[in-house]
Amino acid sequence: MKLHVYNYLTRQKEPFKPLERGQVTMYTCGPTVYDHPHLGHAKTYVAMDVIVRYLRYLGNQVRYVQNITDVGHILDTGEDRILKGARRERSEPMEVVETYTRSYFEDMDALGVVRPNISPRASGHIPEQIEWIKMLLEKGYAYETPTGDVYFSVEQFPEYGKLSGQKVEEQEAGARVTIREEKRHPADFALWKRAEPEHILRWPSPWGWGYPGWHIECTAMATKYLGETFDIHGGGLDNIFPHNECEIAQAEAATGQSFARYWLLTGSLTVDGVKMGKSLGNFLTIKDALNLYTPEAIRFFILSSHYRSPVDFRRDAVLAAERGVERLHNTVRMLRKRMEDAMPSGTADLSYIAEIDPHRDAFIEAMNDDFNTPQAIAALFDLNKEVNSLLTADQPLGRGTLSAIDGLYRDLGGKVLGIIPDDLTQNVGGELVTGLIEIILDIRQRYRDAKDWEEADRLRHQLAQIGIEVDDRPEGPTWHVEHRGG
RNA sequence: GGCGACGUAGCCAAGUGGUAAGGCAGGGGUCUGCAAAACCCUUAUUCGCCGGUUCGAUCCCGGCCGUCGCCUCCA
Repeated sequence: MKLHVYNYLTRQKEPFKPLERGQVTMYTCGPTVYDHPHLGHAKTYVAMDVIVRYLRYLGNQVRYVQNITDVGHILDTGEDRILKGARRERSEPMEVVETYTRSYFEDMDALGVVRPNISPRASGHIPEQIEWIKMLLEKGYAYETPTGDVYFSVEQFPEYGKLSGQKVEEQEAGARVTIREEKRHPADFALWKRAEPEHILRWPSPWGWGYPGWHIECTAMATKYLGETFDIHGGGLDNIFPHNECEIAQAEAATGQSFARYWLLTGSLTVDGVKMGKSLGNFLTIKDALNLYTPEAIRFFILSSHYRSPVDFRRDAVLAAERGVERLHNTVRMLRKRMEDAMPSGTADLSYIAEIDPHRDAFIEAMNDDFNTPQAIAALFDLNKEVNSLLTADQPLGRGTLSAIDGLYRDLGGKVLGIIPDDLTQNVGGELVTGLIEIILDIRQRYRDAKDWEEADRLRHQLAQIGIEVDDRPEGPTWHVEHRGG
């Protein structure tokens, strides 16, 4: 089966065909940089990362754009998130933005999330956003209030709600929408807000000094870099309304063209069964999580449920994921060690290579079905079991076989899922530490040769206490650093 | 009140109209000086509950119960 994706726009799985064969244009809503990124970001962006990685694995050239929201994200109090952050930290708004943008990339890098091709900042695209607002005003989809704000008129765009299934009439019944006098309809949303001089984040516009609304930035930046119509719009399901809906309304009202063709949205993340929130005391930043678990464990944990499903971040579940990913690493470590002194390739290699091919097929089959990573991981474990048997069996293995298997791990576990690093050797602490450990293991080996098990075990325990696990293998001892949730 | 998702073994989690992948944990065994790793065997007559459609439903339809998300800032 060719790649099929679940499109939120049509609420069904569809064959994925980019506008241009072999070229995929993709946009994902990025973070508002007013604080350190949290686990919710990790879930969404790791999931999107694997989608991008897989599309590339299939041979597509993917242009992946993800914005940085550094202005315009207005709270219902009418306050800008960034300004609020600046007040909290008693710093400049752009200082806040800089700090947390760096923090964001730092965490994404640590999680192995491949950087977007373009990370456009909202504040760097004010003229573009003004152009969009002008266009919407000209076409009658927006109106200016006497107070100098500009709103999008949802009543002028009958398709408003087509993505989320929300209907503006029903919204009114909820009565939870803040009623603003100047709005014609309660669901109308801001395109431009007037700002007084004391508001630092403000720009001149045809409607006076002010700043753009939250939704217009995504419309402006996505279309600027990807075209009026592009292939994939990704993001978290929790932004489907109103944010994604507003993006569509703005774009399609102004251009008359369809905006994103496929909407791929990720399920939300909860912590211990409930939504994460600072007030609930279960707010976990990615930095917190990285102190407790390995990046691969976090990725594996996220990818062990389907991207559209919600995921509950629980300690025991993440630890189980850590054990699982360690199992894969053990095999790959053994495999790579074995490669070092393997025999040259021979004809016997061919039969083994044929044996592992079905695992790649199973993996691709799973991923082609709307990026079914849990099933793809299962395929990886099936492979793993077979490889373990092969490695522990008492038979010579040629370099051809071993490197073919290693190539499979590098492709599927490395390039696509990002849970098996290309380099699993532990060069923590550099050559000095590595050298010291080798010396200690050498000493221990002498005790072992002398059958002084007590001393040998004592050294092993002492090393274990500082996180260095020593495994005695028939071919000699190996060691690696344990990173178990602390 | 509106929109939506989910409920599968102790835990996490795929899945199919014809009686259930994978991982973690547990039990038994092999290997090993021991440990670890690895391998073999084993752990759901059953997929929230009640009806319906069907020769047959965990998967389709209806109802109920429960959990969660969005509608207000969130990825």
